Amino acid sequence: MLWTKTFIPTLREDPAEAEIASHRLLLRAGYIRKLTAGVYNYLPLMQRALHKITNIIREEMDASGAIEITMPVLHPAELWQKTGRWDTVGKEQMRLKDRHGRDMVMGGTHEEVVTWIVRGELRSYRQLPLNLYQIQDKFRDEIRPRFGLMRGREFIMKDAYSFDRDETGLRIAYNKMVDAYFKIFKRCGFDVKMVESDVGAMGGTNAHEFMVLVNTDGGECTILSCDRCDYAANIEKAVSIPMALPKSNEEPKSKEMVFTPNMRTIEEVTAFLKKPAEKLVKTLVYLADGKPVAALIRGDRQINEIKLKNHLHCLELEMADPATIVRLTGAQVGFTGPVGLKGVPIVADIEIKSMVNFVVGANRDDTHIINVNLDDFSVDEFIEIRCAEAGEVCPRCGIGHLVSSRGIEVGNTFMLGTKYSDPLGARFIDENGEEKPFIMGSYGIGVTRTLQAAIEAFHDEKGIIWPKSLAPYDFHVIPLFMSEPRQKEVAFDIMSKLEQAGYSVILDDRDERPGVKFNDADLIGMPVRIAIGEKGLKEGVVEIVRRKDLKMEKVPVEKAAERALEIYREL
RNA sequence: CGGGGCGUAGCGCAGCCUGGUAGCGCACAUGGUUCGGGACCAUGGUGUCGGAGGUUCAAAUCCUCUCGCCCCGACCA
Repeated sequence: MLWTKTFIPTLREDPAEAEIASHRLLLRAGYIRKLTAGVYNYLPLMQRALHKITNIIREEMDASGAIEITMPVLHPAELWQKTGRWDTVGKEQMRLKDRHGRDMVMGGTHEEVVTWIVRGELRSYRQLPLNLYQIQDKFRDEIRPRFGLMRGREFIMKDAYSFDRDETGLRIAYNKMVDAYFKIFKRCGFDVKMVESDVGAMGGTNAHEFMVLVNTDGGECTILSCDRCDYAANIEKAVSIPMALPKSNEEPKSKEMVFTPNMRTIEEVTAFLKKPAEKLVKTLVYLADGKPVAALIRGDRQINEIKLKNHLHCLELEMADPATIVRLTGAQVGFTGPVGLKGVPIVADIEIKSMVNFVVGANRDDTHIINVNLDDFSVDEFIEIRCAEAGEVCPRCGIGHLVSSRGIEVGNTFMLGTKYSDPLGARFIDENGEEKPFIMGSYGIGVTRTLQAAIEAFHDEKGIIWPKSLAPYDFHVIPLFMSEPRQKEVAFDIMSKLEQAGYSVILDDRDERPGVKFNDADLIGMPVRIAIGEKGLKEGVVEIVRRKDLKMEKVPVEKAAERALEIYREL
């Protein structure tokens, strides 16, 4: 392909809208352009990279036995109402009405639709297992779209749905998908980490995320993994065995009110009372679907709202507003405590059980209570609601310690069970003539986000460094001066040899200065570049450079294509 | 949804405070000189100053409303 015959609008300056490297590079290198918040045009280079990755995905999905279909983007509301997700997925769902006033949704995922298909067509266990997948546009009205393709409102996703007769079948299907995912991401050039995750609004019993580890600002999630065994989980899901505090042999004392003028935060109170944060108990008041609940957690810990939410079985969990806190506790925010707190259920983190003589708010302005013990108030339930932290002991092997890293989620897998087949009445007849709901799984890969993750993982200050498998073109040929017939001739000759060998080539035939061409080549990131210039031709050589490390090699003109192929294959 | 910021030429920005004929760089067009890591000279074209309303002799500039976009937060007790 000739540069002047395609469309690669590179930018000389950094676009103002981009924050992280991969987003900036996608814009600068002419891969994408934003249409509106969270919605992007994919330009020719992007389109080619998309073909690369979707081919990989198709090959591996097909090899795993999954079957490709395409489902509609537009769904009738009734389907979503039947599974209850019309309400639970709520704000994220793009909704609209048709001309008859019927409610429709733009699909952000397709469990309902695929279940509807199977419900109508499959009747017997003999037809199982089945795994249907598609690669298609998805719509999600994200709270805040950001980082380009990372969190968009329209994006491309591969989604697969497995149907089995029982849990055993589901496990087999699930493991097949996990295997396929490792193969897919390996072919994309990165090692992914499979981590346990919360099932969230998807429902079901068991879920994992596939994370590309990056140590840049682009890392959107924190994951904790064991330095000894294979335990890994995202921060929402991670559990740990807390580090044993020095066993307290303190005798419980009697509680005592203390004056703490304007001391509201843990920092302020610890400084004022000269007590460490682990001797404090925070009391956080939440509204769970509008109903107040108080959560107690040690002063130096972070609460894990996902764990709390799951425990409370509520749809919406939010911190109570100051007015509500005043109404419930009789004191300003910052002085809430469990002692004497009435009319609000209290849940406490299990760590609190082993605390002695701690500090809590007094439910009276400017007052805390010290030397509080468990008998001084009643807890409705002890549960684990704190965030696990790096350094703590692994819950699986009990020996290793958790280390924290950042990653980008590129895939996820869910064991759904009958969450969708039940309400939609998708059932089959088993070998005993009994009617049973399908046992389902669902499996996603964020296609566009995976490409951006690749850029986030593979770039330098000059531009993108594509892994071979995703690069829009395999080779980038640069005749420095198109006005020089000899350079042009050599360049075109090399291109046609490479193409005949079955590889794709972009040839920069622009009438630009060499500097511009080199910089653009570094920017758009093809794996191997061949530069043909006057200096080299005088010695009868061209220059072959690998993008990865910009290592250059001078090669005789007549060996150029052959050697370029070797260099490419060694990558 | 809360807080902050920004909308001026295709892109990046200045001008706004203190109202008075809309500017700079890049890009683009033409000509010339250049030519191995983002050239130079000359000439030229380019604007609903996001939109609506208001104040004023006069509004990019001041006021009100509105739309769009970006960032932070929504794990603080």
